[in-house]
Amino acid sequence: MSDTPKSDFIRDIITEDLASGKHRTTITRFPPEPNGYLHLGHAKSICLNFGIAGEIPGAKCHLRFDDTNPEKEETEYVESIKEDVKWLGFDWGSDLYYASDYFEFFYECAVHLIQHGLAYVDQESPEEIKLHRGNVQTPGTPSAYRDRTVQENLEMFSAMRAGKYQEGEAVLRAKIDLSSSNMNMRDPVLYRIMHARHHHTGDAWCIYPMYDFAHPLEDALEHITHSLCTLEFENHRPLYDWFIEHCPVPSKPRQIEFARLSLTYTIMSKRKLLQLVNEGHVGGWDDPRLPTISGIRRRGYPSAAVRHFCKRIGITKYNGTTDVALLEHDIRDHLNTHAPRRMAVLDPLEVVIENFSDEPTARLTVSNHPQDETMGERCVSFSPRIFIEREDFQEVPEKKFFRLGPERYVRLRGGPIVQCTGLDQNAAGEIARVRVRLLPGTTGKDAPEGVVCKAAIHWVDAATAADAEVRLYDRLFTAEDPDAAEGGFLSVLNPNSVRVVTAKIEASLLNEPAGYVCQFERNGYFITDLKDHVAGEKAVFNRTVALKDSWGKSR
RNA sequence: AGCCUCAUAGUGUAAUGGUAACACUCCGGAUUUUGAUUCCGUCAUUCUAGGUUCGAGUCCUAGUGAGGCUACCA
Repeated sequence: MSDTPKSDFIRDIITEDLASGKHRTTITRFPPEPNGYLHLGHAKSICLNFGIAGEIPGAKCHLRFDDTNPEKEETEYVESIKEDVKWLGFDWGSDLYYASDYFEFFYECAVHLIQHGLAYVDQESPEEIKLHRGNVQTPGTPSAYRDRTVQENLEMFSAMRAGKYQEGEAVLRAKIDLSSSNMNMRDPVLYRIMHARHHHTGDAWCIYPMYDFAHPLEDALEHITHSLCTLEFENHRPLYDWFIEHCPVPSKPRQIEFARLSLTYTIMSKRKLLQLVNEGHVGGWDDPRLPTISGIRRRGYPSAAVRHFCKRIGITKYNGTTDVALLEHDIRDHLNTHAPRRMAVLDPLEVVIENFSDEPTARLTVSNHPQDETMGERCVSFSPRIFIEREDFQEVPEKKFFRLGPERYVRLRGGPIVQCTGLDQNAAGEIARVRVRLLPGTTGKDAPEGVVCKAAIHWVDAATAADAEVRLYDRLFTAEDPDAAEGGFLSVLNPNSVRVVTAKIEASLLNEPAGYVCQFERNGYFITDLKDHVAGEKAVFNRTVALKDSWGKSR
């Protein structure tokens, strides 16, 4: 995986600004509103902003909580966001800020605008304001309060702050252009009244600034050079620039927009994720089926792979949908080289080795990784009774099936070749047990002359195998674009998105710490669940991503 | 409808105005003590139509298609 920074149109602009001397350094920012958990879409923005800061000497990236709406924001979200940014591998150092710490500055800027005749207190109702704003075809009409005197506006705005009005009775509006083709310029609201407790400022304020007003001021105050945001803010940029121009700010940041991430089979809308959580369709914000950072972390996605993915999809203004296969490839690619191999059987079929006494050793040395010898080896116990995967045996082998069947030979991974000598059925006529004989001396050796052995299967020793709960997670949604589903995205929830099985695993895995990721050979990548794992008692595994052909293809 | 933005393989991205490249997916093949990995191979008249130019994916115009905006959310 190359870590060479990939250029994009934003990095090009930054490079130019540095070369031309417009800026001596570069400061970006990641400004989430703490009203939910971060998801992969945020990861793209985090990798962009912090990534740029890491590539340029002296540059940095601020983490700023854009907390200007007390009704939606909670401290729980603040903490989860910090944790998620850290997990993604980024460090804001001492540059942690809250927009709510700037409330006094925003207020001063508002007063400044009023004094220059560029803002007024409007006492129209929300409905009246909406009506008088007009629409894309017809210009707006002035509010009856648009031409108050500066003095009157100053007094009323002060009264707003002092709590003399109820919610909805008055707002502060910028006086810009009611006939602009850009609706954002039709006298946008700057301040609204909210008698609500703020997670960070408590009851200090009852008027709160709107995003459009606050954001450029926050950026300017922090000397952000490049304010990167998503495409839907494109036609807010003239307003952003208007505030920068008309307020007493210490610097002039530039807003640049890029396309947000959307993935196939994935819901990325915070509102919808919140609904999935609130209505109990998933176990919480960190449910492994969710594209939240905490969800994919719990699912075992390595953060390095997520970073690589973000780099690979690039930054453009094109509004496309990325195939989730690109993400899954990066996860597999990283795990393939980093995850040690272990054996486990998800659907056990008992195998009895009839001539076991011919095998001199009851312990086998097995490599932890087929390509990376630095990962070492481990001992696995071996006894006359083992389990293999039920699907690794076919009584009547189909075409191109190379594993076990009557009379057939197959290698036990890391061990000897065995030949099927018979099978026992239960009362229902199902295969209950397979009998084999092993070929002595074939451990670590090629098949003897005349023995056709084209496959190696995984297995666990019945004498020492432990039971573990394994949750197999599939996609949460069946439709490629859940957002476009008829009947809403909930109508395409996959009822089989989680399956729980009790698997037979190598006993040593029981003691691995939570968060341990390994590959169950031929079964995909597994993580000991970060939340439900109890060391030494019951190992709870999640399946991260499938190995390509054994699982991924069939979906 | 008005304004803004975007348009390169199935998907995501590259390409100082000069041979359209990379990755993923799919499909085929080779190797393999994981049907994994690894390796090789197939897949595009750069949305359309004009124009500028010796030369256009790139610049201009129009059209088409997609996204955004008409919150006291961000």
